[in-house]
Amino acid sequence: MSVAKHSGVSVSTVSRALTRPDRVAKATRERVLEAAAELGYAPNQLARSLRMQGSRTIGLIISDILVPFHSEVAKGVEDVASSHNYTTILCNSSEDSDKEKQYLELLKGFKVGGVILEPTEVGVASIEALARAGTPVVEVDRISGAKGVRAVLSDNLSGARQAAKYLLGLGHSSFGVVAGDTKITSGRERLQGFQEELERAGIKLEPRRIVTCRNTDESGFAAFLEMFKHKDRPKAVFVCNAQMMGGCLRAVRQLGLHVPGDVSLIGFDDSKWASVVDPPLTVVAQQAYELGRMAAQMILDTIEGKTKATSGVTRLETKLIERDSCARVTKKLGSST
Amino acid sequence: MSVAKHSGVSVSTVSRALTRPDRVAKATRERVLEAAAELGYAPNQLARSLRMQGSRTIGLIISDILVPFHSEVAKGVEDVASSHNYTTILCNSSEDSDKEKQYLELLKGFKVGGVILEPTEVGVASIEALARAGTPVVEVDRISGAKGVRAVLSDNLSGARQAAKYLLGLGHSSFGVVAGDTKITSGRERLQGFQEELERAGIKLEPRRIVTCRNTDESGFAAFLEMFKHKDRPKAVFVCNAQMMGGCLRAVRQLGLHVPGDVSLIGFDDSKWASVVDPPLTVVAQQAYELGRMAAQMILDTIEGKTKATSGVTRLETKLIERDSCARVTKKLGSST
DNA sequence: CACCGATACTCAAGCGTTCTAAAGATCGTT
DNA sequence: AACGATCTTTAGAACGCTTGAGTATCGGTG
Repeated sequence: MSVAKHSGVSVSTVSRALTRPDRVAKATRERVLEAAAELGYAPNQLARSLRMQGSRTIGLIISDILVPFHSEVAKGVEDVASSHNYTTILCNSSEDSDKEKQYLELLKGFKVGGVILEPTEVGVASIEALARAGTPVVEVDRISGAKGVRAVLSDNLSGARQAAKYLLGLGHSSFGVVAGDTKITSGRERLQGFQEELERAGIKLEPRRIVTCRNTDESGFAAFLEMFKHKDRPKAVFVCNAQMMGGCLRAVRQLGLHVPGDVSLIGFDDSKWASVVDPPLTVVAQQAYELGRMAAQMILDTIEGKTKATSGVTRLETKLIERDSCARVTKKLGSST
Repeated sequence: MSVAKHSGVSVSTVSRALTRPDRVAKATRERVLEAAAELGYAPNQLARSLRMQGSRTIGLIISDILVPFHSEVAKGVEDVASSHNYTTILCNSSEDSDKEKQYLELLKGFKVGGVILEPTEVGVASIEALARAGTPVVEVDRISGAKGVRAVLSDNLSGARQAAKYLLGLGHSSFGVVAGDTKITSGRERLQGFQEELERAGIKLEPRRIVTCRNTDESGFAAFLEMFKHKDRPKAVFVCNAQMMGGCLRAVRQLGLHVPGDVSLIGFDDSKWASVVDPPLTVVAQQAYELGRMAAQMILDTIEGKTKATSGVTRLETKLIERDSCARVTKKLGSST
């Protein structure tokens, strides 16, 4: 506005000088640019987006930004978005489907070009509504079951199988699993994969050897204690995410147990700390950053019309990182459970 | 729009029915609401904000979302923002002042109600410009030196002193510090506080006992190795943040050293993992979440006119959490350095 | 000299809201 | 029945930008 006055041209010319420099005479362009710089002018994105019917932003709803896995996903999204000159509006649903719904509404109002989210299962309706309204949506890390949206997540099933195979290979026969929240697909799949592989080896996991709980450090702590209060303790336990692993480690310590001497531990999710705790943890690692990157790439591709928004899920493979938290069990026949 | 037609009233009435329900007749209101629900209508926030000259959003620029400390700050901000029905636009500067400047520009264009950032020192000009343009700005965790902006951060000086006092109290006399990035105020202050307290006890830190480096796990690893390649090794080292601590722990392990037997370690920044590594780490804890909360509260208060945007810095106190990574040194006279 | 085609710029409409001023309803009073 | 007073609704402008259509300027050409 004032830039127009200041440089003695019309608003339209200012606009063009800024967005399509080649369509304006060099002299004028320079005058405008100079005036803009001098006044510290930044174009009003709201007006711009309103006019343009879209805003070069993508919405991202993360289930819990405090968990390194999720912030890594967020970083992946943010990186590719910003490299395409897109801005990411990050929202934190705290695993609460009401907040999720609310944010979905809000992002819709902001006319974001697409949304990436770690969905709750309860939110299906809102998610589908958004997708039906034409906004590209991709889910990360889990699947809500909503129709018409794509998803990119870890191959949890095979990851959990890897864990089971590894333990089996070490000669283990007595297992437990701290499963976390099985209302979330990722948790459910991990438990399922682990069980399946065990069953294939003829081992059936008893119910009390499976503890489901919230995906937190504290819950992991409690879950481990719960499982270990019985006399017949498992010799190897599969812990389905990194937060709970933290809690389990504390529980182990509190019980005065030794890893892997008394109990072998295998985790899901690597972290900087996993190699530095005592003992360094053997884990099934996910490609968190890559998950975010791919999701963002999908969104951008469909915004730019390169891809049709098919629905379908992409699974990224996991990798077992062997460290020192699992012991080889030597002969000693007679397995329990 | 279509809601208006669908319910047979004018747009103005729809608007009022939605924003000031009491100023519209009950029958009409219900008709409008119903139509809105039926059409899955979400008000266009862009148009709304354009008209209203502001957007009930606050911008947040985090220096590195992957670091738990920072994501905790972000969570703090997001929580209070969303509890006031504000949306947070989160940007990740990756400690890059160009990206920071770019995001600042963008947030300005979005007419955010305020911005919270972890500034780089290089960005002062842009930050001041924004503040001068009337946007409330508060810095977290560090200070850029920009005029007219407030800041809320840890009392690094006194925190570092606590660490020094504690070590001194255990009888230590041979120190090292992995200082991290001293181009950032927080790093500088921690180093300074530690040194000051030591000097007060008559101990001068030799230059080779102070290693500055980037604030990463890898740099911490390298820094520790660097410091320990000399024959006269310190018996106690102060590690200025949690990422570097991870690296140091790995270095310790690689050198085959034992903590705290061979060397005592004290960190800055607590983390879930600190109590679970071997040995549990003694650290100076910061109130990360609270930092974010306060910053957001300040912004909201000044937006809502409760506070004038004075400039000034708020320091939150740190707390020493004693665990088992620092040994008491028994008599044995003859200190080095 | 009139005409044409470039080239450089301005006009004005419109994006979807909110809000003020004013018009229309409704109702009680006289 | 007429008149305010009160409540409800509407028309229309404005927010700051983009963009297609229109105007001015100029050099070249028939």
